[in-house]
Amino acid sequence: MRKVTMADVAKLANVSKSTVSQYLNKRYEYMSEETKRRIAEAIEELQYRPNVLARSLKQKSTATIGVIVFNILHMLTTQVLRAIEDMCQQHDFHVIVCNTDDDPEKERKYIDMLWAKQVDGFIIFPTGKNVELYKKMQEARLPLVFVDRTVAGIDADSVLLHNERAVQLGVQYLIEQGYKHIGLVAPPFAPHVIPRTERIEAFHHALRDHGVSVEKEWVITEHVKRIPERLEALFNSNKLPEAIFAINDLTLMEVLAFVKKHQLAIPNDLAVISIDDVPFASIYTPSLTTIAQPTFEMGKIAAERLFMQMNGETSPQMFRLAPMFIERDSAKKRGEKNESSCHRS
Amino acid sequence: MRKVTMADVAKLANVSKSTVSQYLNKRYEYMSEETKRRIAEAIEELQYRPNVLARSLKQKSTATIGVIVFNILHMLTTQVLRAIEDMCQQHDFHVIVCNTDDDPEKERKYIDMLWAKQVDGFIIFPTGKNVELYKKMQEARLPLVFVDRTVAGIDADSVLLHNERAVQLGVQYLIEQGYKHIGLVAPPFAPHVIPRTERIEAFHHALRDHGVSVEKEWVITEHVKRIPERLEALFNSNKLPEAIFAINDLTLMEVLAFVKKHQLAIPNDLAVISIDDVPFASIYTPSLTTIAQPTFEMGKIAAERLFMQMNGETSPQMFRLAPMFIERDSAKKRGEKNESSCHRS
DNA sequence: TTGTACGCGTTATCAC
DNA sequence: GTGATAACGCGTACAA
Repeated sequence: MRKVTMADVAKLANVSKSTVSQYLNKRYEYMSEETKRRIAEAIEELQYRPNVLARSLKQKSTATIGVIVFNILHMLTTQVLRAIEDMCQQHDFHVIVCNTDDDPEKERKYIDMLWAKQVDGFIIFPTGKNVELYKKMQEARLPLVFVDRTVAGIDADSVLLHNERAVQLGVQYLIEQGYKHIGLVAPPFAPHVIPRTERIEAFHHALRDHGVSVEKEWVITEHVKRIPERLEALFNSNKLPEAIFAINDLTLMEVLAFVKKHQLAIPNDLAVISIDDVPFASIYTPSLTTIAQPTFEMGKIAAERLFMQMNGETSPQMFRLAPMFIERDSAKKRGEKNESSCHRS
Repeated sequence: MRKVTMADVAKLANVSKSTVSQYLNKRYEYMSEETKRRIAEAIEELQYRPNVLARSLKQKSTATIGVIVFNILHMLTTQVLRAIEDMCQQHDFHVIVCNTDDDPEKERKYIDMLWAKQVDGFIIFPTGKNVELYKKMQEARLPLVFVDRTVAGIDADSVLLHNERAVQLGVQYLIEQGYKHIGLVAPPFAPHVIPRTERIEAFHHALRDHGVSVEKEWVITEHVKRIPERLEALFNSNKLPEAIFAINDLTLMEVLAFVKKHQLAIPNDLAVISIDDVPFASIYTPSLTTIAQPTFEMGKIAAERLFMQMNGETSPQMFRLAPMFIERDSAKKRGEKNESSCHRS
């Protein structure tokens, strides 16, 4: 059962390939009804499906983009991806998804392979370690948008959270609620990981701006697996801060595990606030005050910029999206009657 | 800056296209070192990248598969997808991801377009409403694996949770813990949605097998948005069951929201158990007893089967994967000292 | 060891 | 209105 091609259709309909091609591309203008009918019948009878590959070869467009992320399992990624896919669906584009696990080597390989596959553009959550390659992509005028992180030295469209503002919102709220002893929990400082760096630095600035000194012990920048021991140490020496700012969902989970282990009351024993609006924030007890990233908007903008790049010239632009502060109960004023808090003695 | 092709490389290296092709395909056997070197230099100098599209056209393989899911935002989907992508990465395959939102029309369109794009196979979370199309795919010997649901009348590889066993595990545990008044929370019954149907039916069977009668009021099969009012009604008439079985993560969230609203104590006021191991299960208070789906294994098997189909003949097979029971605190025996329970009066 | 010529399934350009 | 014919970029017999 060989694959049926345009030639087969043409033969059966007693016309030439070109006529069939015209028909498929709806260039009916000078086509007799009779011919149309015969072609339609032949297509139906042979169950003919045009081979998009051949068309792409000719037209130099695959209607496919590559999206390269660290890990599709992260909520941020999933949501951005969903928004991108929605946009692509509207344009009859397809999305190839790749996970790098933040490994530059995997990233390089994916970019190379997708490039070879002639994808029409890339949306990348960059590891930041393939600067030369990113440069080559730009030289080749390959549409490219960075999300979540930018890359120093590459002038490309980038869609990022306004990290500084996000931290400011959180710190300011804690201060307003009367907290002075505020800790931070984050993964290790790494210069090329923009969001992390920006958030850690913004935390220092924000405290200083409010006239609060930064207690070194309370700034935990550690691999996620080692965060528990750092928290334990503080607990054992009775030096817990009053409030903790978790810079993302992963670190938040560590904090909550710690809280549960010691049956601390939130917010009375420890106020908690985080960036990333985890799905259980509102059903957790107490409900969690969070600073949400506008993930769907990020994906939408990334896709829009990519399409703009594909349709001609646009100059690279940096988008800093506003975080959304979602007040719930986990960082309310201490001692305030907290309906949903839960303390056992 | 025209695209550089093999011909350009050949010219610069002073050899013919075929020699370059040989080189690229590592058929070095009869090639002089000198030639190799010249070709390598030319490739480097011109920044040549082979056009995989043209190759695919010739070789009838795109090294790309299509994965069509309801919604990438669901945890099940994301995890299965991650496993699939990992397998594909090992085989140098790429994954195109599509969201149908359970809309048959979108599904049809995606299948058509990806088919036209010559993908080498499909992994589908089927809406179940495109039976004729699935059949055509099989007739065309297009590799195809269903995940999460099967489709009646289509004899294809399918990877599903052993839903009946999952429900049995949960019900049996609840009974063992002394619960007799057990409710179910599920989306509306829909015949073609296999997991839902199987779980609801298995619930009835399991209760009967344990000599417990099924209280109609306690079996809530309702659109997620209407679940709250059903629960409210029970609460207001003081007819809550002792325990609730949530058949998936979405319904679990509704139950937990309800529990929070009325400040019920889990498990003393209401025991809770669910299928789908939500990420916060262990940090929630009390920690949640769940029945986990082996999502990564599901993805792995789906991909393996797809590759097997691509490599020749295999007969369609149904895989029923064992659920994993994860005992935590949310469905412990009533009155038992529950370290992590939390009750305020 | 290398080169020639053709095929893959389309589309675009002109003739007719 | 329709049909040849030449691309598109690569793989591959087969010839040299």
